[in-house]
Amino acid sequence: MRNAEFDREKVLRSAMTAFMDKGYGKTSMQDLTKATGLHPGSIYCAFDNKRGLLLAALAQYKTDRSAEFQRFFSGEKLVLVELKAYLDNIVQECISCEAAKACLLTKALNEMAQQDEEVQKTITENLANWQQGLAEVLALAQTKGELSTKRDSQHLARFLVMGIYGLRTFAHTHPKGETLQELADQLFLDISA
Amino acid sequence: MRNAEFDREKVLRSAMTAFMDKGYGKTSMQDLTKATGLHPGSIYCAFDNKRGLLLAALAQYKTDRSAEFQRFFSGEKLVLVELKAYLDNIVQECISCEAAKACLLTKALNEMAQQDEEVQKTITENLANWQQGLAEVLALAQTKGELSTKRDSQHLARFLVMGIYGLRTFAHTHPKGETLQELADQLFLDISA
DNA sequence: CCGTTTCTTGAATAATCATTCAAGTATTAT
DNA sequence: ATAATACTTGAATGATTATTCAAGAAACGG
Repeated sequence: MRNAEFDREKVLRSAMTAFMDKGYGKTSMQDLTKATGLHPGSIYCAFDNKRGLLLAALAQYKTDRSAEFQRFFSGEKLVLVELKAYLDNIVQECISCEAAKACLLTKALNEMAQQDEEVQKTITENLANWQQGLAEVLALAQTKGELSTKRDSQHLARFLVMGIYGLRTFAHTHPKGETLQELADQLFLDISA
Repeated sequence: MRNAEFDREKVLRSAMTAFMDKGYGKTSMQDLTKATGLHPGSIYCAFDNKRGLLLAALAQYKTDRSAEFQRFFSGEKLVLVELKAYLDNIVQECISCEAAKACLLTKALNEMAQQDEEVQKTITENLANWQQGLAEVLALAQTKGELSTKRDSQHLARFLVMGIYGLRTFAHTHPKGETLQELADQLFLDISA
């Protein structure tokens, strides 16, 4: 008889950045009420509990990242050109001192590994989904003749994912962008050469 | 007039694994008393507080890892053979389901980024030190003629470090060893080729 | 316009946490 | 042996935490 007053997407996005800022454990309910503008009761009504809010935020993160992926790999340019732009964008993400220096998935994965099975499963599925997306992009590049077929696209995708994980961790110790860009360029070379 | 009754190294090593198990934030003082066998008062007497225990554990970790590094790069074999063994050992570390799936440095780095300046600084210095060690090893390989001098040893070391970071994160989602070994092999190839 | 349903509010609750401290115990120097 | 000195013990403390719930406010159906 009455609709919720808050914008679910906005709430989830602010929860996302709050979780990325401090990590799940150190983000207090008070932090979350401040970040989302929601009162404790509303959060518990809408998402069950803090953990439910994290799961909902992870789902929203997946949606947002998938949309971004589609934008980068629209098929308008050469696949390898699109991939280069995608990597450069990740470097920019790492450089910008915005709260969310890390990706929510890897941040939560590092924190929750072997502690919460359902969260771990959700994250692992999302990451596997992303990796598969990259594998398909690379396979497309191979059928288009942009990329050698000597190495399996799944293998290349795994190596790419590993490199991006590493790049994000590296960024924590090296705020300067130059080095990160150099590493991303090297990674791109090793994939495409 | 009386010496401490506990073995400092043993205490720090058990604290290390406790922190790696649950992360710093979720490791309670109760967990630490259980892990170390020390009572709260003793911990506070010896290390000031929980944070002090972490800093001491990080120092011990650095000592232990440096010793391990020296063991792997003793100069008895070809540098590249030693490097390969070093990487294979990391893969084994990731596979073994022991508590410490991650390295304490990267685990703490992910958790504490931009929250505790001194901890962050300590970790960053340790990681930089490790990277420098690898750079020197690679430079030695170059002077010995085992490795092309086309790429700068510092550059190669950064890429290697990035790869190892990524490998560790990747391990969280892929407990199976086969894939990890394949990735490590590829990383070795990209460095040495 | 009224009654019912649903959402919102925020103070109260209960648990957990890091930390302290005073009493107890062992060791050493004399 | 004894006093002085240090280390150990673990219950008490106070702060912080996630969570609940009863009262209040808003929206809709009739």
